[in-house]
Amino acid sequence: MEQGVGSESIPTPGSMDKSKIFDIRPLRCLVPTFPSSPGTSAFSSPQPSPFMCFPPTGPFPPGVSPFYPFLVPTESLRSAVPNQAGHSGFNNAIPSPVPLTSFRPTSTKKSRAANGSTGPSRKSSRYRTAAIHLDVDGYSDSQHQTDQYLSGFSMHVADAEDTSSKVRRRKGKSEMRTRSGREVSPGVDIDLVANSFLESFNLAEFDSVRQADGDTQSIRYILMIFDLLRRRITQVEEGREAAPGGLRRPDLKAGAILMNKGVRTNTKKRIGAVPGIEIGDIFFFRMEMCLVGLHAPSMAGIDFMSFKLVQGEDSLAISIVSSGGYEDNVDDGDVLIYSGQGGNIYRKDKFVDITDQKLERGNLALEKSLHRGNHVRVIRGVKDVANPTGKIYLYDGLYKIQHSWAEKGRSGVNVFKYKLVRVPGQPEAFTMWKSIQQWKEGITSRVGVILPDLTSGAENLPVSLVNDVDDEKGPAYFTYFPTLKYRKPFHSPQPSRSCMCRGGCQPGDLNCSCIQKNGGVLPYTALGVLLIYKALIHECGSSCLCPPNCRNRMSQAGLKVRLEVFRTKDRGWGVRSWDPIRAGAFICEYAGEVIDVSTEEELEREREDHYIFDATCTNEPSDVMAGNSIESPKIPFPLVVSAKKGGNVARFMNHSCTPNVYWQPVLRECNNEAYLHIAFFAIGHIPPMKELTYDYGTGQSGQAGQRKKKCLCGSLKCRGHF
DNA sequence: CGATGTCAGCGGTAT
DNA sequence: ACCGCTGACATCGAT
Repeated sequence: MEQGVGSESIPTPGSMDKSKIFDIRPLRCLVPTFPSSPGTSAFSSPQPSPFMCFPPTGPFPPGVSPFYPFLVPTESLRSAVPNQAGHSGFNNAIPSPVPLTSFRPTSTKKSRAANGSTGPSRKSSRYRTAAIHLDVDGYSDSQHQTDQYLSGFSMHVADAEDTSSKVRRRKGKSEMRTRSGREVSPGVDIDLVANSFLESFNLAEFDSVRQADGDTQSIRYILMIFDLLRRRITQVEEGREAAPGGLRRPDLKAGAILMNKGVRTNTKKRIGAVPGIEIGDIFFFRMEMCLVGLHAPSMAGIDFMSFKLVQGEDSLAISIVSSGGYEDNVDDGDVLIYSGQGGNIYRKDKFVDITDQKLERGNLALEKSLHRGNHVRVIRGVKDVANPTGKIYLYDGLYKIQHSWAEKGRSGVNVFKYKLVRVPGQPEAFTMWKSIQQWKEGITSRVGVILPDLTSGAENLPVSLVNDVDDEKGPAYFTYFPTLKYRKPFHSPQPSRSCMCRGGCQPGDLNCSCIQKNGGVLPYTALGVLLIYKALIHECGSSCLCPPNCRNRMSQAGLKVRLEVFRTKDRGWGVRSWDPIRAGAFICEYAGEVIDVSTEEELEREREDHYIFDATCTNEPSDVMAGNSIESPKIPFPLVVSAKKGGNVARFMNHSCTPNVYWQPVLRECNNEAYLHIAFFAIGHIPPMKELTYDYGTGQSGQAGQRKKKCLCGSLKCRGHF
């Protein structure tokens, strides 16, 4: 949409005769009447209408039943903005509602006919429960081997609502043909791959929470499974030769599978905060927001719910996704001008033309919400610097709709506009994102910067030292160097084979010796995201012929995100990122000097320092990854690193019992020399300015109970010490 | 390189 | 059946 119209110039109500621009149809698109709210409505009709909308506080004329459509469970109100009751206007005692489509737990999908919806249809048969035996051996040997490796032990998915039947039926239509109409080799069935993949997770635990409210833990878990599955599908598609390009939307595929398995939460639509989701949380796919119940439509920008009233029906807006496509001229990050939906004409699913938007669906719901004054969740789409083709969705909390109007867009068609203003008192999110952009562009400077770059240029990106908490001027002196220092490498008994991939190691190339070492799989995606959690990653070494930017040299390529070392309130210095970090993304390695500790006493003495990394500590994957840990952690060499005299950012990373970062041993070999490194990867998506933490582990068994440090991570699952 | 176009997809709403 | 502020990739035209 063109911007020339000037979104800021909000016309005074009534300045335009809007009755002319609406497609007034008798039943569905009634023009609402707002009898007692002069000046607030841009949409009023002189005629009385059978469909009335009233201010939240009433009064309600005789014969009209007000409604209270969202029976929000009390626990979900806790996490809402302070004073929520004061903001929402639903204080009247109101009879129970008849929700039309709002409450649809998974289990009632198949009995929708009883819910006032249509009778049994083709769609309902789609959801018919089908007990299908999962044929784990139904695929080729090499695939099987890979899956054995990746999924390890077996845990059958309890849910009988399997996707296979559905997908098989659809196959003739979409899956067997590519866009160009070519036949696709049916060699690898994504659904079988997905099934065997999911079997390695304890999905049974979702039976208990699937229809209930979400919480931080289940949402972390769902998002992690989604991303692992998505990456897994990408990987399988990349390796297959017959279909160049392969499956075009692994995100949709992964999302659909999890939706059908019930690996989702917050399935009830609700106004206001969503349990388990915090303001500032980031998402990389629309599907992720569907799965956790933040925003249900997979594409549409407006989520709303409809209700049956005594006469007629009503709707309210719940959440919107502002993709920045209509980037408005509003400088204030707490204000959003949002364009209505519709006005696109399709023929055979193809966009052909635009026309006037109509006051229906989401537009009508937004209009209703303007008058109801209910909270609307806002998700801001922002550009992903790391992936130019991708987008990041930032949950920016609750807004209220302040004004609405219509304006002439391109080709003179009418477009609805809504002005939303952020509810005050919520933590910063989008405004913080904007500030960070300004710091990076040098427009404004970060408050409290002690050193703009504590690496003195040793890294390819600066790492700031910041303190906006107290007077501490910086950590004790140390030398910054970006990688691990070996006095002498470990000795491998057999000489290691180097790879010959001059153009860089490519997925599916089974001749590549480095891929062979990784079990036939390239451990990273094209975007440098770790595919799967494994005990040991084999990266290319110095004698490999591939270039430094080879995909299999992820941990050697230096920092990818803009980090800062900052003063925490009570835990000394910590690390956080200005950039959003994707799940599985490489963050940095643990630099320092590899030290020789021949005796336990020596190790104990070294341990007195805060800057010891002991890779022989149990590297138990955090509970969110449980089920996906295949082998017990296996370090090929006992590696102890001291970062006391020197090291990199990683030496400032604090411990947490619910970490967002985990470490991963990475081996780089060269003939008979082996270099073991410690690489840090993101467990889930990490929003900007969230502290990066990893689990320091429990130490060796012999030392349990000794000299433990008190843990201040504040997590609900805190062990109390580490 | 950015902007625009193409197209298969999905969950959801409505018929 | 219809709809949409997807998302990955192709293509085009301006630097």
